[in-house]
Amino acid sequence: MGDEVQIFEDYLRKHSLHLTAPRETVLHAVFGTHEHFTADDLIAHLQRAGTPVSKATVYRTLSLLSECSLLIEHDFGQGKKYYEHASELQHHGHLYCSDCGRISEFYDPRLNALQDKIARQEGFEPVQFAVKIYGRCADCAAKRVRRDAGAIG
Amino acid sequence: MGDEVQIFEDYLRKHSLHLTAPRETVLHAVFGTHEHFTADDLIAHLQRAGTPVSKATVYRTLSLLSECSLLIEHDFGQGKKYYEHASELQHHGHLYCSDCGRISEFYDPRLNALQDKIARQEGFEPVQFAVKIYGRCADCAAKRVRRDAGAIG
DNA sequence: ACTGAGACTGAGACTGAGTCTCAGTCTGGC
DNA sequence: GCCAGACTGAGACTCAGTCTCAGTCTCAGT
Ligand SMILES: [Zn+2]
Ligand SMILES: [Zn+2]
Ligand SMILES: [Zn+2]
Ligand SMILES: [Zn+2]
Repeated sequence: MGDEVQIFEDYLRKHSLHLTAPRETVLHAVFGTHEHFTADDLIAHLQRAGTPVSKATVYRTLSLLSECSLLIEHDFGQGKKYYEHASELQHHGHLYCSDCGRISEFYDPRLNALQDKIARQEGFEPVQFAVKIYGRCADCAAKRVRRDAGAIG
Repeated sequence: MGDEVQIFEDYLRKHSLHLTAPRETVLHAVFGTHEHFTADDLIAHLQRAGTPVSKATVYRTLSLLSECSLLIEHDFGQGKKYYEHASELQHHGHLYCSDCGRISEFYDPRLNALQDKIARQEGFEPVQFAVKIYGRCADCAAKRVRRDAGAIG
């Protein structure tokens, strides 16, 4: 967590920006979790924690953190962005459960190697890979089996 | 194209719905292209073609077409959905150029096999794979090289 | 043909994520 | 202290997408 503060401060300084109190509040909240979260989650969390920061400032700070590569944005087709620490295992893939919305992760270096190779074959210069597998998590799959069995029996 | 009409009609009949004129207009426009398009693209296209269909009906019809698996939705983090024919090569991946927004495709069966294996290892029941590679297309990469060279020279 | 249930439509109100504006405040260098 | 310019929160705004509703159409049953 010290690292992130350092990197953020450096980035701000380089752009003649300041590490103000609201930005620090957001920074701590962001790096105090290891989940995938949305801007709204964060705003609500700060509200509950008694350290509210305005929507505009939260969005502005999230943008700054993405710009300096401390955060990565993800989109699961819900019309809102999810954020996660860029320092977590790089270029991992996501399993998104369409039934309950749970997000889990996996990492397989072969997948990344393959993507890199494919992109370059097409003359494409890859910056970020995003592998998302939509379907049903183990729990929800089990629930379905039970429900379907009940419907038949 | 006849196939799609047939499938759609079957789906509608099964749900006591009708293939009305507006739905047919949308159907023809959708299967008259092979691009990735947004709802707004489609609405504008129908407008220009002199066969306008209301926003609500376009969205409703796109939902129906997705439900009966004639269309697939994609999200590239632009806050809007892109659609494409499900009949195009299944489970292909996308290369999205962050500079110009161009979308191109690739297909590699190894990628799909790997994803399926990974998902099942996690007890996850995959329904759809979505591999997106963000970066710069060949043209934009070349443009950058030229521009950067100019800046230095 | 007539009728009623219920499907269909377009206009436009609404929602919700995210952006922008602006007036007032804070910061840091002089 | 003074000033340029960065920062903030409130709330207006945008834009994709959804919902509502009153009026229309369809079709099976008569
Ligand atoms: Zn689940
Ligand atoms: Zn993740
Ligand atoms: Zn490009
Ligand atoms: Zn495609």
